[in-house]
Amino acid sequence: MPKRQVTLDEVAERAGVSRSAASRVINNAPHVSRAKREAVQRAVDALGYVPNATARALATQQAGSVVLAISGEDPALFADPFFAEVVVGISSVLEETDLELVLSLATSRRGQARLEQLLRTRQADGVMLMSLHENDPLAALAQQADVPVVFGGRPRDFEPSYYVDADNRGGARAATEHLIAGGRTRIATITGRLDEGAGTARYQGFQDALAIAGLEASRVAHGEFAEDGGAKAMGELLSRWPDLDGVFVASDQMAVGAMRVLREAGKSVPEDVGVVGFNDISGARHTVPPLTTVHQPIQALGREMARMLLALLAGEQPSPLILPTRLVVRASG
Amino acid sequence: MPKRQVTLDEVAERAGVSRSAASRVINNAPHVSRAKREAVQRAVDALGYVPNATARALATQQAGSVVLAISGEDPALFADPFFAEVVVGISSVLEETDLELVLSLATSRRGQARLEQLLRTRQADGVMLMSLHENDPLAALAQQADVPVVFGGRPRDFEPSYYVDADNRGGARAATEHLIAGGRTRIATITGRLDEGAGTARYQGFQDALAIAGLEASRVAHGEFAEDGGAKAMGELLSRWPDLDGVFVASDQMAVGAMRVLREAGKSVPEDVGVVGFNDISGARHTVPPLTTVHQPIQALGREMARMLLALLAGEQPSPLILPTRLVVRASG
DNA sequence: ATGAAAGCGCTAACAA
DNA sequence: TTGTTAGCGCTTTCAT
Repeated sequence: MPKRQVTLDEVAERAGVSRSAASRVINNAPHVSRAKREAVQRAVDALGYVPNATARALATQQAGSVVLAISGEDPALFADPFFAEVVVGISSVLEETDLELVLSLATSRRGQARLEQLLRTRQADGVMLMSLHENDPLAALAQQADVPVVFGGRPRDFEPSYYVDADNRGGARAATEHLIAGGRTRIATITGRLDEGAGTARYQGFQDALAIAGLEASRVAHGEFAEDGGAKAMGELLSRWPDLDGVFVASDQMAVGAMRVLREAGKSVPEDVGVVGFNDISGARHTVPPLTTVHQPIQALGREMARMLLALLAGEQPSPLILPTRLVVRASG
Repeated sequence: MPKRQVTLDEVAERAGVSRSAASRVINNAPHVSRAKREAVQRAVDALGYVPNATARALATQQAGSVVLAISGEDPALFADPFFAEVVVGISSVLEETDLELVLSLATSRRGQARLEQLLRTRQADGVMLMSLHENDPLAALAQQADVPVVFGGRPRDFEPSYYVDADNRGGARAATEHLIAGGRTRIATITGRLDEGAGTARYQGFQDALAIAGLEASRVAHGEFAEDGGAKAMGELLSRWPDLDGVFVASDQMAVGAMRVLREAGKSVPEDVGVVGFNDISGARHTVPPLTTVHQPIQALGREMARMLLALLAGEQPSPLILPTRLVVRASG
């Protein structure tokens, strides 16, 4: 059934040259006469030859692929549109190369084990790792793996050699400063997961801004990243500090929930309470009122991760990258 | 630098057995004595042996991977959270196997060419293909490829042997019938792209419902899938049929735009005009008013695609699958 | 510039 | 139940 594939030998024979000559032509290496070169070329076209990537990988000891690994206990994590965008970015630069993109959602124990193997056996030429949580076993593995690893985002508990991250802290600070600039003084925050780099960075940014302004940064509630988490956290905030007049929410999803609770509590946004989110999800411009939020260049994040990995594969030593975020002012804050 | 990997030979030597015996143990094939089996096992553990997937692939002629290919001219297409969900589904079943998932966004000419190669050279054991548009060259290739191909969604212009699709037509019909049940009689639709299977199926479902009810189905505007497309289409609809009292919109994204225009035109939803969308995106429950829409089981779609491919790889001949959709009634319609 | 030959690490047919 | 042997298709010295 497997229509036998055209091999290099067949090409060589047809072209009347040795296999090594043919091989040289295919990889356009030097030391082949013009005449042979063309003969081989013709044979390739005639036969429809396509090199067998597996055989090549075995011979060269290069897999010809890189993997994007998303760690985390919940498989559904990847459903966050965030990753889709990252993938688009990565994919756009990989498309210029001959590398395949392998996607590894290392979520179950089994998945983790596979990723582990992969790291140890060079089954991929490089790895992009995202969304590690605290004490993720993958971190150690990645560090001592003998393939290049690029981190997307910084893990909370250590600083990898190669990473690209968004300026979460700066973005959060800008968001909070915007609230302050609006004359608000009793500002709260709903944080994201604090066992992740992004979550803590945003929390720090919030603190930075308040510290600089000499305001109190004690109004804090911890939310899970989803909408209901935001709603719940807003409820807590409101019951402890009924007079708050601004809130920086670490994700737009949570901000949506928070605004709902605010509305239900009879507070109007932004008159009574200003709200600023983070991420600039597509829905942010259609909440009522439209959500002021922090935009991060997600596709660029993916692109830069891929570029960095490519640089590493080329033997270079790229510097870590922090991509700027940008405050998008809409009506809510 | 490449820490030389542990080979099967080393394991065999250490265990004091032949390489083939070792191989048999690894693949737990029969014809090995208990004693040897254990010896090999010990050696494997001691040495930390992990088989080289590439070599194995070359020897067995099985790639050990399947690809998810998304066709389309726009790379950003994949940014639609829809795909992320599909990936989660696929990934969850693949995680139980030893297959890797290769992601191929065949968007540029170059990307298409690579996918083509891949199909021709069995560099993957199977392919899942999504979002083909009309006259997509990939269709032909996929059909005659010598690897199993499962389609996600049905292309408009032909019926593949193996596919899993959501019941777009039935969902659209249910949506429209809901509008009818609300007593509306001048119902319009904003279609999606009609060169895709999903777009036409939804349009047909709309027509089905009106035909059965004996209502006129002439109020039609074509939109692109994004929000602005929906807004523009709604504008057209309103200018041609100012008295319309209901509209089925082929995607939630477009529905958001449509509702905006409706509001701007002074029409209230759902009092003056009922609106029903499609997809049940996460934002749908937070539009004002909350959007009535059709939910499709996206993760399940991914799961079933993967399962079907697995079945194919196992030599079975699975039947095509159509997954049910479900109307989610909220306030807008 | 050219070709012969020796692998890359594994599997599988065959003989013992 | 064993081990020997011949590949899988390509790259890459190393002579010529």
